[in-house]
Amino acid sequence: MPRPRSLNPIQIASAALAVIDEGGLSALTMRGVAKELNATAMCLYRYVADRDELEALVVEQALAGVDTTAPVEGDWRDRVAVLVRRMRVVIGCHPAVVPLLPVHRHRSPTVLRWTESLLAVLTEAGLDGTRRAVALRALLAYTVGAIQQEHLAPLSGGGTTAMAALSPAEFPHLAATAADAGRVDPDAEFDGGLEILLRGLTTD
Amino acid sequence: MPRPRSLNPIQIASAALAVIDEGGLSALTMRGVAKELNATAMCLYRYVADRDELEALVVEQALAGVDTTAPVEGDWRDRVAVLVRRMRVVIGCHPAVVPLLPVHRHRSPTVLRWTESLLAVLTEAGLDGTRRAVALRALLAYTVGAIQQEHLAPLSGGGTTAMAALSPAEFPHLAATAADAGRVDPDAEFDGGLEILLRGLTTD
DNA sequence: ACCTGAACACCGTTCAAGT
DNA sequence: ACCTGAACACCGTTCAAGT
Repeated sequence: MPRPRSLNPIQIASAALAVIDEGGLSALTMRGVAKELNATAMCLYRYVADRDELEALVVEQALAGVDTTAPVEGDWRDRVAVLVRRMRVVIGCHPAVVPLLPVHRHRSPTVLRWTESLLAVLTEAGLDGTRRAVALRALLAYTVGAIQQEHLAPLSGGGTTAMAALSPAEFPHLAATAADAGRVDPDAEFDGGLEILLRGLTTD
Repeated sequence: MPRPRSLNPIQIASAALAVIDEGGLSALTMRGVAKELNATAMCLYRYVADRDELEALVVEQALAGVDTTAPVEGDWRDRVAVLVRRMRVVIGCHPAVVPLLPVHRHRSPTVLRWTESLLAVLTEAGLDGTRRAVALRALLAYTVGAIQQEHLAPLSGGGTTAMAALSPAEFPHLAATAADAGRVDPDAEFDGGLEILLRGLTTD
């Protein structure tokens, strides 16, 4: 007689996200997630093949709230910016997931839908073929790189302070820039870089 | 009577880089590096505080070969591109180090010197203050993001092939772009994105 | 059919003991 | 002063045993 399953993938994904949000990436272990579910570690293997699949589940769960529909108002640059900012805001709610992003984003349905919308806007803007592919990859590289940088090396964090303390004799520009950087807030930094990229993305 | 040390930090960094180059990131363990040196794991703690410091050592060792002097020929955009490409080429020789890069780059003397040169070029180009800081951060975000993307999700790798196999009904642009992307080589992709960014980086 | 407990082969790290 | 072996508290994962 088939015994009913006591869990489902959504419960596991939610529990895993709760664990990583609460205790950071190092808290994300099979045993830790199982405990959150009042189950044993081995029981999880009925639902995921291995730790890798658990991580992919967490990434998708963290990103699930992103509105992936293409904006219709504004010029194409604004519409790209809106999509990119939506992704950044949601990831900002789950900073511990950031290191998992580059590794697992390709398997996330949310990322796929979001990318499809991004490409729709780029296509309407007049891009196609190789140029559209390169533009997409540049936008992805900047988005993931900037989000990562923001959480692993924030402008206003210890890294920049350490930089500002560098010998001004050996690193004059670095010392000066660290001081300037301390006055830029994360939103302005992200949007500023995105603006540079979009300005360079010509369609003629 | 002081017993002479049997190792030094450079030997440890070299051994650790050899281990990671050979066996990938998962092979980088205290025991694994010790074995490469014919020593015990605990002995390493005489030279590094913990695993984190060992990782920082590996990153610096991998990057040590980067020529960090600012180029003098060409316009400022070309000079920035030369610096960025130098970093990418050296990292390309140690792909397993890529995941460690975002976490440890701030502690690398090579990265600091390289950044100082990058800032020197941006300053000569007429950038300063907040705009220079934002430009630097955008270049860093793109560089690290694109290198990471290249090694974790190469255009010509499995990810793109999987994307190309997506339902063309649900993901029409994604399917088309995946096909286009397969025809772009990694150098052209990286340089193409960098070119977009530099074009948008105006100095007026 | 699903869940469990014990076990295996690893980790990083501590600490008392050797030379 | 430096290195070592044993030990501790973890990992992910396998597998036979329970219900």
